[in-house]
Amino acid sequence: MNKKEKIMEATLDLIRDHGFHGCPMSMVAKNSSVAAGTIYHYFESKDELIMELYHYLVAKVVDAAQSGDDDQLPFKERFMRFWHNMKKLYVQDRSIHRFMEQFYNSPYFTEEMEMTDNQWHNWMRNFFTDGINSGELRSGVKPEILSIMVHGTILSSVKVTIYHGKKMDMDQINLGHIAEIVWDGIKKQPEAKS
Amino acid sequence: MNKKEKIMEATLDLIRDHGFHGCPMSMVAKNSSVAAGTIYHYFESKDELIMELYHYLVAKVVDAAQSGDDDQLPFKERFMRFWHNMKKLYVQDRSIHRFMEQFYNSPYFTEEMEMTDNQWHNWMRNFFTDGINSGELRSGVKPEILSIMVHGTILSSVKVTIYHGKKMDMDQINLGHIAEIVWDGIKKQPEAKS
DNA sequence: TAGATATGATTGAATGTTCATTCGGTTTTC
DNA sequence: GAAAACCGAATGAACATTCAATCATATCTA
Repeated sequence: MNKKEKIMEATLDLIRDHGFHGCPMSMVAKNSSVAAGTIYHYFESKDELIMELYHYLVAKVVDAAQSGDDDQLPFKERFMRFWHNMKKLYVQDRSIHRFMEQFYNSPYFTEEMEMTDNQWHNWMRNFFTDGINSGELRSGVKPEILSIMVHGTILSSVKVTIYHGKKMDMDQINLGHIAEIVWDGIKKQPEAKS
Repeated sequence: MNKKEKIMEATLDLIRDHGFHGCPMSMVAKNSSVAAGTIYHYFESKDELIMELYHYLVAKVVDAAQSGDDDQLPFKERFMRFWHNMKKLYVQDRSIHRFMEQFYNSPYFTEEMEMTDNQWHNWMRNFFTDGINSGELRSGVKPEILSIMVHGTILSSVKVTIYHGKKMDMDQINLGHIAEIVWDGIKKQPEAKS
């Protein structure tokens, strides 16, 4: 791993454990085994470090989402794979989840960023557009809405896994259920409306 | 409004606009029209201020959630009221949403807090337990899971409203849809499994 | 090939700023 | 006239950032 990545990974770990505060440059330096000054060789400022880290992680997330995807598959299968990929990513590497949630709710993330070439939202929009076009998803709901909702639910289910996982001896069946619940919500609905 | 609340509200506003960082005590003092020293008359430290603010907001949220609830109503109606209440709260007062998301993903929020007498989760658990017992919700899924999932989706839908609300000329119908999608996911499912 | 020179990488102590917190004194309340 | 509330300048710690000096590596020169 090159030094730039080392620095970003150290920052990520620090943010996971101590929050967006709690990561002074001195500690980033120590945890990535470089001198404080070196960080400024790679990043203009702490803010820029955070921003680059964000873009670095978005790329990682998009990569994970795509893994094993194939647009020839039935959409339900694609959906379940996507779900599983995301959940695995977030559960295995808490830090990404932690960083993103803090980032999105901080002033680093501006309304403008949400709009302009956001790889991640583009990818999700395309994915759900496929599902709508294939006739397997509800029509009449914009893909943007589906994607934000589904992603939000994945994040929630990650929280369930993490916080309650051990104590409630929650079995795999129960957790697998969540994807089913969401699928039942977004799939093409049968005629009779309750 | 008493001074203690004034201080908490000023902190809340500052965190909404400038994040968990960006709210120095000097500015809290200015925005609440109080001297810096006075803050320490009401709160032991900045950390304690944040913690008290959290509990203050949890109480507000529980309060909003309950508004107009009545356990004699059909559960779908109760669910829709709950949904609407939450969404209204979060959309009208962005700061609560912003604060909570930052708080939950910061070191202030410990795993332990999640467990011990959390008014909010208690309330939600009871609410969804009612739904399961009434036979109107899926059985076989723990209320804890339902509640975290539903709440996560509400938060997502708030994000949709806020970020895309204006640009996409998203009509009420579309937004109302989200609650329907979620309801279709959690309600008792018809026999045929797709 | 040995050395000379340049370019880039790295260091960590020093700097100046920002900020939480304190405290001696003042005002308000009862 | 005591107790509580309040003030805001002063204090000291923590921190981001800088910079003069050192080291590493590549490129050139005779």
